[in-house]
Amino acid sequence: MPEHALPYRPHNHQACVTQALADARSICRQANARLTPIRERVLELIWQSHKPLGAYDILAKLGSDGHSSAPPTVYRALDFLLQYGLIHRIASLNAFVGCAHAGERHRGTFLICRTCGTVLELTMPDLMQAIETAARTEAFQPDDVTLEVAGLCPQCQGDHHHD
Amino acid sequence: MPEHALPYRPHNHQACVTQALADARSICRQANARLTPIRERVLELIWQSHKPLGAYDILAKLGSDGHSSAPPTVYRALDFLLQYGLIHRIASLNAFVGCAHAGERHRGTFLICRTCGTVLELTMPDLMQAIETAARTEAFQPDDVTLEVAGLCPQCQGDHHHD
DNA sequence: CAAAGTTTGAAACATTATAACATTTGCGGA
DNA sequence: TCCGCAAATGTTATAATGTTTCAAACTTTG
Ligand SMILES: [Zn+2]
Ligand SMILES: [Zn+2]
Ligand SMILES: [Zn+2]
Ligand SMILES: [Zn+2]
Repeated sequence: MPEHALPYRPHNHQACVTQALADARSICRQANARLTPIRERVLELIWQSHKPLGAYDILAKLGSDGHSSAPPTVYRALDFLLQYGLIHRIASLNAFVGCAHAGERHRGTFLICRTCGTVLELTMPDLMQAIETAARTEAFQPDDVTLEVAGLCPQCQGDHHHD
Repeated sequence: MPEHALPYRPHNHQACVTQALADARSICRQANARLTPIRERVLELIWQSHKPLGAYDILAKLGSDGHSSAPPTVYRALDFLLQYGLIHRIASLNAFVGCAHAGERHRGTFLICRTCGTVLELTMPDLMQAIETAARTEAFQPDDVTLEVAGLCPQCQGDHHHD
């Protein structure tokens, strides 16, 4: 199995979180953008696992922090994190997941396990290029691509006792 | 411009609708599925244009038919039409559009104009194959692909006076 | 016709997202 | 330092999208 299929296997996930937060701080510093406590906390919550989190899940977790809030607080933090490429929105799930390639200019492809919910983000520049080329062939000017693949992750294949 | 980029240009759209309904009847007959009046009416409403329609838009149009209904009526009809491949759900818009290739086994790629809302459905078997192969390379078993490209359609490029 | 299965009706509810406006906070210039 | 602005957050309400549940009507089949 390729090395970057990490999320499916037991791994030191705290390292993912730490890395993501460090990257985020660095990216925001360079962009002169303010990674405020709320924004950082939302990012950290999203990174609690490799399963996308809904806005209201985040809201609930903020609540159990004691740090109670309303939906706009969360959506504003999410907008910020999206804007700086620190998270991705998974359109087919209405949920958000940490970007595994923050700082690299890229378009993500997401492999979404129907059983366990885990998402693996791939970058496939050649494929994305081919998609954009196909769009231009129709005289269409592409500016955003949503590419999400639903199915079964390696761990969940053959498991007939779903969790 | 390729011939199948029809939706962008003026065309005899009634022919699209008529064809879609005829195809639907034929497909349902063969599958021994019941294309009831409600289901057919919802399909017809979706085909009123090449712009995806939200479930509640459909509900409102059913209402102005006099034929008043509640959300489950619409969602049930949509589920049926999805099941038989007569429509597609556009995940990035939470909306539904008629399938331009009903009856052909395919996965659609959707070019969505941000300005006018028109959607063109392409089939790109080689690209889809490449995507699935990439997924399998990660030991992932794909069973559904969402591929949606947002941007500007040919008609809307250079238009700075949006409708 | 009677039984069983499918489709529709209807009411309530759940989830996801935004609008509008008030308040606070951070930051640069007088 | 302190004023003034812009950005960020708080607060309330509301909009938009989707589901659950149970009852009634209709279809199919024996
Ligand atoms: Zn991890
Ligand atoms: Zn990413
Ligand atoms: Zn048409
Ligand atoms: Zn199609």
